[in-house]
Amino acid sequence: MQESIFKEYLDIKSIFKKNRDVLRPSYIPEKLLHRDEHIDQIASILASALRGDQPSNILIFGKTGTGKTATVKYLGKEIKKATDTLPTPLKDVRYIYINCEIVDTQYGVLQNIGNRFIEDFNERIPPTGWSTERVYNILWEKIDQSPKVVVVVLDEIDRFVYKSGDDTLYHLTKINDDLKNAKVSLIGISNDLKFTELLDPRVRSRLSDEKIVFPPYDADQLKDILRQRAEIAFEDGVIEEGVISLCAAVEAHEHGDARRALDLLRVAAELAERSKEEQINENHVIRAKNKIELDCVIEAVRTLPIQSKLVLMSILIGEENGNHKQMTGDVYSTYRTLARKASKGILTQRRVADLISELDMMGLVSARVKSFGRGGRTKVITVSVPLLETRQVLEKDPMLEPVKGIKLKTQSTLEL
DNA sequence: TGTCCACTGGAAGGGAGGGCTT
DNA sequence: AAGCCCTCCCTTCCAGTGGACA
Repeated sequence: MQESIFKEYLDIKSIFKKNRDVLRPSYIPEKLLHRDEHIDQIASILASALRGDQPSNILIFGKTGTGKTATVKYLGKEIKKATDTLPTPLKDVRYIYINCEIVDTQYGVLQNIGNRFIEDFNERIPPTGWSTERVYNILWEKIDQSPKVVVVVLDEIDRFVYKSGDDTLYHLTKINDDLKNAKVSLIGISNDLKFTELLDPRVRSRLSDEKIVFPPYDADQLKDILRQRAEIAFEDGVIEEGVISLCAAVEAHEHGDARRALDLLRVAAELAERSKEEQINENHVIRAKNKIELDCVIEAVRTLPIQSKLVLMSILIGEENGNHKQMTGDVYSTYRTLARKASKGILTQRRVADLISELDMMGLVSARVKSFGRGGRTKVITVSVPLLETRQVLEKDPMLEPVKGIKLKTQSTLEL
């Protein structure tokens, strides 16, 4: 019998002990390091839920990878533990976690909360079709059927408000006025300290009864976290001296982001494993850092909608032609040529300006508004990603086949 | 000091698409 | 099938603007 082509890989002794998920951000460890203070603080607020009272609403701020989500999920587990062991008459506490990056519409959020209660009755709210008011009414009715405390966690709440406004938050913060039996409290998690400025003042004051800020981790704290996970993830002696310090130092220097530090360690380990080495060394970490950066860009570019790809392609072409300070108008005229060649509808300049802003927010390009006096006021756009690789990714899209390898030199060739 | 450029960015609204109710 | 509802993507319209220049 022929040997499996995978045999060679299966024979390698894995440097991971069992599951590498320990190094993924979704993993919640038994003990969260360096967040005791924050956990206590939130726990003291949520404790009233276990007594059947409504806890204050909480707003949690902090950059990505500062342990906000982990802390809140951890507390969710603890609350469940506490309610399971509480003697009767125990209070019914529901802890609902919603990631607003995934569920980012008003309807979606209400539907998500509503379905948790309606499941009890073997019904469900459809993903679309009902009026928002109807969803709210049924949600309210079902929640209030028995005494309970409902804690709703809205992760990435800033995205939600930015995109869909604060109507839903207004209703949710006001819902307690209408409820007779149940009580609802909200925990909002945000990266952005300023998003509350977008809120209606009434919502703002109700939502932020308590504010908690998560600072970034410093290098020593990151080291502790990495060590904690590494002990679970790897066999003894797999990690060379200095690897953990390097991972911690790299991320502490940039953002203090534990998520990224863990990613770095995991990818370094995978690189070591793939090159059939038995130890992870500093060189793997450096390669991992480059790989992660490039992978992020490639993934972001690959999943762009077609019109955004055309806009990005236009910016790349401008840059390739030596125009390092492109303006919205330049990009737009190149874009029109490309869109025409690719037989796509041609968007208005207004829309393209928005797409450029989106690319800027994603970090693929940099677009700063600058005034040139009589020369007008416009965005100055430069590319922030590697030209060659990005272009290769774009050209893999079959829809962009007609503009593959295109080079536009002068204005005269632009207006065919 | 006022003008004027080349947009920016907010607002309103249309219409397609998906899905529900009656 | 007709009539709703919500969301997404987009257009149209337009007041506003930073700063070089006359």
